[in-house]
Amino acid sequence: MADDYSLPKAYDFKSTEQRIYEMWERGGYFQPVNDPNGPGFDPSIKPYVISIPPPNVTGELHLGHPLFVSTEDLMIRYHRMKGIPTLWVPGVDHAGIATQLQVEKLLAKEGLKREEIGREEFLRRTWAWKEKYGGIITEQIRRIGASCDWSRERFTLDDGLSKAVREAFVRLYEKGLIYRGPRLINWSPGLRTAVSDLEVEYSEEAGKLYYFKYMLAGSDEYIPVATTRPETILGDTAVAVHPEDPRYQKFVGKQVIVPILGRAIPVIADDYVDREFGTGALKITPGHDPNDYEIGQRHGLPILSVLNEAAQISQEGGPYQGQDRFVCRENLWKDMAAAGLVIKEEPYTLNVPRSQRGGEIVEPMVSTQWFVRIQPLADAALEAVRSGRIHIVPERFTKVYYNWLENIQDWCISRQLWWGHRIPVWYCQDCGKMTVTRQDPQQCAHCGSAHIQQDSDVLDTWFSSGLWPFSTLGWPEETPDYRYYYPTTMMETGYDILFFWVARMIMMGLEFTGQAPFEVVYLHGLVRDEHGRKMSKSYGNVIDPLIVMDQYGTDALRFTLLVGSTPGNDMSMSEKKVEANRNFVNKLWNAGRLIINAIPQAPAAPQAEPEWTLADSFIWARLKALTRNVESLFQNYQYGEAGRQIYEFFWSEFADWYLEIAKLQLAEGGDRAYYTISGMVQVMEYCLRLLHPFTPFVTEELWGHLKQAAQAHSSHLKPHHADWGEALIIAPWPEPLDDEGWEAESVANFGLVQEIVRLIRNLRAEKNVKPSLRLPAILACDHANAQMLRHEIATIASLAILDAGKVDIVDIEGHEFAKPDGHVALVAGPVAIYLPLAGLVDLAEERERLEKALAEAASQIARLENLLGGSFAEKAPAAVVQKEREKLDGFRENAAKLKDQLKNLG
RNA sequence: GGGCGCUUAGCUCAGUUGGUUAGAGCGCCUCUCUUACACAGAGGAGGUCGGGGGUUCGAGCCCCUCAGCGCCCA
Repeated sequence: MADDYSLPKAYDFKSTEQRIYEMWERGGYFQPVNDPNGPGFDPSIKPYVISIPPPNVTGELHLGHPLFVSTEDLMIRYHRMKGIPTLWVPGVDHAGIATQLQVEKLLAKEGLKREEIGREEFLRRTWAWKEKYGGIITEQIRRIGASCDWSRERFTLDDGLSKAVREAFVRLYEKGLIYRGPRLINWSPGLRTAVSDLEVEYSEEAGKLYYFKYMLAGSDEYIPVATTRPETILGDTAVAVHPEDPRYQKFVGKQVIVPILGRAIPVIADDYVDREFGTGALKITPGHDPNDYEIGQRHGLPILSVLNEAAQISQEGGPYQGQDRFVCRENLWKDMAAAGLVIKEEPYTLNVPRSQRGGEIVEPMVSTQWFVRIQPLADAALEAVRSGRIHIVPERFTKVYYNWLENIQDWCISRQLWWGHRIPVWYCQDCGKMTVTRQDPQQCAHCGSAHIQQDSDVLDTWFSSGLWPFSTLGWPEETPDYRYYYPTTMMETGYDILFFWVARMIMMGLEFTGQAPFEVVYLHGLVRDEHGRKMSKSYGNVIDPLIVMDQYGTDALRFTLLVGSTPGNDMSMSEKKVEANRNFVNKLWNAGRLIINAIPQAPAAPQAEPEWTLADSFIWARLKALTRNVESLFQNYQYGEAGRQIYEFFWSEFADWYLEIAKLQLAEGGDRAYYTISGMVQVMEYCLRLLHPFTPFVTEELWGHLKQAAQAHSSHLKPHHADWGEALIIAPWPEPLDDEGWEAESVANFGLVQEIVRLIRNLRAEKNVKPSLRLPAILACDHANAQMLRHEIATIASLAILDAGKVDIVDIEGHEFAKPDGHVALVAGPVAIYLPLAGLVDLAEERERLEKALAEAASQIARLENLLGGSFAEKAPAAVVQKEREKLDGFRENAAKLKDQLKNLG
């Protein structure tokens, strides 16, 4: 006895979440079943695998993290519940530039620069920093409820992953797919490192277009030229004109003189030149502009670097040497004006290349760097998606993916940083040749000299991230994990890193493992503020997920993110939404509380076979439909819609209608009470399972209480077609339940009951009938409905606040029924409802109300008659036509009743 | 310049093979502290689905076009 449950009135997530998470972790549920390293392993079972998009080790939690964590956790929990061996590999990346900047900032506080303490000491400090702060982000990810296998956590600078990076580099080098050489790259003068094309963002900014004269050598004639960057004049090695431009054709092949410096450079013809732009003549600076670089290559022009690593003018700049690029711009222009070479200046909108990190203006510069020859890799990556081996969701991103890979440039992978994977290349001081090896060499592979020195650069962080799906599983070793879990199944991440990361993983996965690293790429959108603006600190519209979780609980945040987003689309986020979902979680809690507290009221076992009520059938029929919808939505990655449907079912059907009726059924006692409790437990338990991937904490907690209360009371109270397992996290996912034929009628009949109740409630509210006043009522209808409704008197009376003892169901099949005196009439389809409220309603009002309802019905009848009289009836599918016919019949019935009532009014 | 997305109730958004009375949350108005929940319950107001044209028996959904906003690539 004594099933004494005193659950708090409101769900207390604070006392729940951590406890539940620890229970899961202690239970080993995050680790996959069928572990290839364990006994009884069956390699024939296909696992479901996700590798986490590794957050930066420096990272602070922002809403992007809970979004991807919730989404992936949902996918993982769903598959785990389906009994599939499920692995989610967590980890973080070393975030080369970001982390190095953090540590440099700390050094700066001590008044130190990294060069002063040396590479070794700097790395020692960076590791120390990582040990201290690197765990914060993973702790935060745990808090979101991530059910990843922490025993397999990885870091891109781990020994194993570093080994993978070495292997990858050496293999590419040996295949001739990595080369070193001087190329025009994007240089970050502040960070003093190369960055890749992807790390540069272009912003439109107000600037000027400067017009000046390129004097012809030994002549007074000149070619007018316009530029946005006068300081690059110092690096010009040609002036280009369009070959068919009549203005300048005569100059082609002649020499012009670089202002101030006096160098003579050729005038060349190239149809790249846009005759409409500026003056139609283009100065060519191959050393500092990507387009000019290509023209320079075509025409064999020399390349001058007029800037040094700090973006100051180099010795090539003559008198301007040492000046900052922008200072030089001013000075040079001033000097040119003095020399009479300036024509004019115009306002002009520039496309300024800025570093993604820090925002400084990036300088295109010629520099010796390491590159990946990307074309062969890109071709394979294109084929993998084209052939359907990799499927991108939503599909429209495949086009974006193709477009990028079809126009891809070689990838600059070297960075002039210290924090990262050092390039495994050693230069011999004696023979000058390179040694590229997996193991650190002691001597030159060519001449055997011991005078070798390792390349001082490190690799782009994305180079190691590109190996993530397989390096985390042990590659290049053929570990049991790698053999079983690779290729992975799902790559879930934001569309903003489709190129940075996803495309590179595909290229590298195909290259090194010969297999596509995953089957599906699911891209989510970005989280924006409640007005769709990007969240930014300077705007002050940032929502801190930690604060949100403190205030509303993790489940509320997760549900908001999951239900508020559709694949590939940005979502807007507000505290109000989280609050609403906190309320939903609380609703769940309280419905659970009702059921748990009701269990002891029912007998522990039934005496006879069940006799299900209309409400029982209704809720079960609706639940079955829900399971089918949710399953098909999950199959199509429509998680948000699935969550919405569960929410709707739970709140609007189960809680608002069924539970209210169940209270009455419980009060009946006996088998009715037993079967009611049994049904309630099953529907509730079903909902908890359906919701578990969305709101894991509250569902697990409630499920535990429900199980305990049920087991304490009766061994008969069990989940549908199953026994209570040890925890919800590993309970079987609800398989979709098929209809058996009886469902449509139950749902329709219950719909009629709902309509009757609503009409009465509506009238009561309209006429301000006291909520406590129980009214008598007469329901008049045909034989079949009368029979059905006789069973529903208690329900209708309770929900519409009628006096159950004074509700008459009158079978008027085949005869007239006159409205009783002093009554008001309502019409619910085939049912006439009479309430003794005539005193509250005058005749005119009553007539108006009925006429309004009749007009509504009449317009529907007209619409449907018109529809069914037209070609719709012939051309539309029979089932659709049938549905409309039934609707028409319904409206006709309704209209007939209404007409009767109007006639009754006299 | 090329590509993609968005435009649905006051606000934020759902609405996936076109099926006919367009949904939710928040906000707003009226009632109710009824023994699961006021983080609640009952009722209500509010939309010619950006404009125009087309296909179709039928269009928020498909096609064309225009406009505004946003993103990506060059």
